[in-house]
Amino acid sequence: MAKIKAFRNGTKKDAITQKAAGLFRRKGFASSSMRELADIIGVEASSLYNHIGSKSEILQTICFKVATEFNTHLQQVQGSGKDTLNKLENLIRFHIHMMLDSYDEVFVANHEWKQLPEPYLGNFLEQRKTYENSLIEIVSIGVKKEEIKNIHPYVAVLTILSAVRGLEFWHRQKKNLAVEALENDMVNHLLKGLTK
Amino acid sequence: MAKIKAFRNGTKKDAITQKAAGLFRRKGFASSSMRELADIIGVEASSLYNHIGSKSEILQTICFKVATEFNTHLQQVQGSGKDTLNKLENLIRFHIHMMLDSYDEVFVANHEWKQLPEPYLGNFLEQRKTYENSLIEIVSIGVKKEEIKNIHPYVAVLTILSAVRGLEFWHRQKKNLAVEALENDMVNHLLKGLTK
DNA sequence: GTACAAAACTAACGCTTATTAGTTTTTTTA
DNA sequence: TAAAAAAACTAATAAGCGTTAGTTTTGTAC
Repeated sequence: MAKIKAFRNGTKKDAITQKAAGLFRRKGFASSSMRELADIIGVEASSLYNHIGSKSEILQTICFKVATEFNTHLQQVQGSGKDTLNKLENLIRFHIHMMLDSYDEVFVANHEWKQLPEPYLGNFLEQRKTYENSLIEIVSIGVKKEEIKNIHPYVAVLTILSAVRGLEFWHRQKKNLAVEALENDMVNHLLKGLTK
Repeated sequence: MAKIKAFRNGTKKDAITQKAAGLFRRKGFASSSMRELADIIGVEASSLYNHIGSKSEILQTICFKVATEFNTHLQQVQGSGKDTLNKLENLIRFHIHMMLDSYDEVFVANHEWKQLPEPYLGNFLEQRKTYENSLIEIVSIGVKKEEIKNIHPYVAVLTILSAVRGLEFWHRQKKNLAVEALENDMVNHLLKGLTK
């Protein structure tokens, strides 16, 4: 009779969620079974239900935890009073760090949100839209204040978000490139494309 | 008793595959059932098996059709004798056109290749790797010939591929931006980042 | 040690899945 | 028009799914 090991400062539900994030990333949410997850943890599938409500609830937990982290950081940036380029650099670096530090969770939130049931799906998409619009607004203000060059804000935001998301393909590359070097290269490249 | 409608110059298998690509894009491969696909086509699920071998075979057809199109175009570019920037522009434009013209298929190949069974999975990944390495080689030669600035070829290729892939989020946007304008903006932006 | 709660277990449920077998209908060929 | 081939149908199969019920074991507190 194996036991679920909780982490330092974490509940057993947290441990299950973390293992699930890894499994969902590797195989996809719909192709991952509760029995498979239980195997990884070293327990029977039914035992998981002492700690979680449902398979879907695990996905919800992952997706909204990631969304909340991004939104919290965004609000912090919005209230910082820094100039546009500083705000964007802060946001880009946060995206990169999230991708590197919480790879599984960010990957799952990016790829598996479609599997959320309503009303969670609508809620999640609304948060994404709001986040995207906030970034567009930041770029727009920068253009108006002439802090950055006159580009279409939507294209700029699309480019930035696509670029940082591309890091998921880089991940696991041995060490041709140091993390800090890649981070600085990407920040410089993305910001340089915005300066006048 | 409904019938499967084949297209101009297409077999019924092609019609099934095309409808499947749309379904798989919207719901994901694992979450799409053969009954659902049959419903969309207007036929019983078992009738599909007169034309296809299995659900997995449909995914294989989609993924390798896309891979072959990209590889064929790449070989054409490699043998063109043009300079580095011309080659890269050609490749970037092809990626954009593929994303716009064969949205469902490209999306499915990008998102659902993990669900391929061996040996198809290994084959697919090998083709992707080879494709990526060929792009890196093109950039490397450009750097060596001093046709483009001295950047890390891997980072350049990662940036280009991430950017064009980001177009899948843009798709379905009403018409804030004309297709040609977006295409030219993206090409210019990506190539400008490479010039000395 | 005894009582209580937490968390594991076994066993099963009802449902959905991809797929097959066998049959009937439709279309093509001669 | 009759025979042959293509493609639809109905019905069923075995396997896997998430989840629940009921029971037993484990850990905690007096």
